[in-house]
Amino acid sequence: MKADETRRKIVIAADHLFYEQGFENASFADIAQAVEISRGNFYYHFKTKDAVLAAVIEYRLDERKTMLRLWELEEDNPANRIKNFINILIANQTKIMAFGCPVGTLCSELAKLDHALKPEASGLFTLFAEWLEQQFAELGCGDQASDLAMHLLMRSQGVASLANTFQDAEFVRREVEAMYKWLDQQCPPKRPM
Amino acid sequence: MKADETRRKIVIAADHLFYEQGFENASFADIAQAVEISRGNFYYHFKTKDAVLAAVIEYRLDERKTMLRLWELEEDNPANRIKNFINILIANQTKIMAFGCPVGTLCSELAKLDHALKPEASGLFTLFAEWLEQQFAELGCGDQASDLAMHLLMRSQGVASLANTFQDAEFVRREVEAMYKWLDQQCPPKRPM
DNA sequence: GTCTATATGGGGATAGAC
DNA sequence: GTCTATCCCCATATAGAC
Repeated sequence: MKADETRRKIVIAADHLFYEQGFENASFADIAQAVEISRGNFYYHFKTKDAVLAAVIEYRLDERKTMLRLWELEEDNPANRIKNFINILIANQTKIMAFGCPVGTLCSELAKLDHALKPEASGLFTLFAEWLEQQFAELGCGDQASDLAMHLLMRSQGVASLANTFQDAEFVRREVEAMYKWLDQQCPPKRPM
Repeated sequence: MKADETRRKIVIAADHLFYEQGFENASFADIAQAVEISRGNFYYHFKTKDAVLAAVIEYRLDERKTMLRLWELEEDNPANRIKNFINILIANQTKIMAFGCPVGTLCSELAKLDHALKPEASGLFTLFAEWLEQQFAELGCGDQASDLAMHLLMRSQGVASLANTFQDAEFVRREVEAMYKWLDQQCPPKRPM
């Protein structure tokens, strides 16, 4: 069906525009232009802007879930899986320096708008928090797994925020290095082999 | 002069509204209503919205500078001065959980708007970074002072971001505690007295 | 310095032809 | 399913009376 394809194109374009320009600032006209359809046609696929936002959040959730599954398949050492997470800051450095963290900046914007979909956006953070907690648990961190997960998520957010402000690649590199080091110090393996 | 007073009221109202609703989302009508003047009168004091933003940034800079000076006057131990900084997360906890960090969220929004005043807003971060660097230098951290300042600023941002998302006071308390502990481990005093 | 009235533009959203 | 045309609201901004 053609409608599904157009709808998907809209979601992907909106995903980019909401990230790079912010939800409020990105207009229907911008999205329609990016997808090369008319504004009128737009409303056949989405009745309201909030409906687009809901679809974008769902899309982002799916994408992140797929990524995390992939990491689990490719790497059975939980410490290395966590390193994959930390490494997002390097892999996406250019975009992060330009636009910040896609999850953090969306949550922040929706909080100020007092938007009904804020909890849905927060779900993106919860996804990472729970996944990290699982990895720390597998590392044998027991009770601390949840706190460690939140701590790492916090550092990732802080680095993204200052990377965006100061555009300092060396700072990012240094902090990623520090996170690796911190990770090595958590829950050292009981029986080294 | 009456004009100065009205202007000041406008800046203070805009400061609050830009923080709580975001720069774009807060309208002239909102500010005018808060100050109890007409929208028309507004333009006697500020020609454009960007002019209001510039005034708000300057006002915030002045406020922060005054606060930092006060901390220097009240406390001559640099470690305790740094603790004052960390403690902002507790002192302003309610507002931070509701609206995030006023500096970080403004910088983030202006980055997405590709706004001409983004560098001015970043100056708020620079103020804190340089002040913290000075404190770490006085602590005797030498070469590391700058990196330690950025690291602490990063953690403060990360905590504010997740506090806003998850509204978890216990998380904030835990992370503040961790920052205190981290601080104690940096540049231990050479001659304990 | 403050007001009311108004211009202007953009954004979300709808109606109806094709 | 896609289009053009249009409506309506709200925001920035201006003009001019008081």
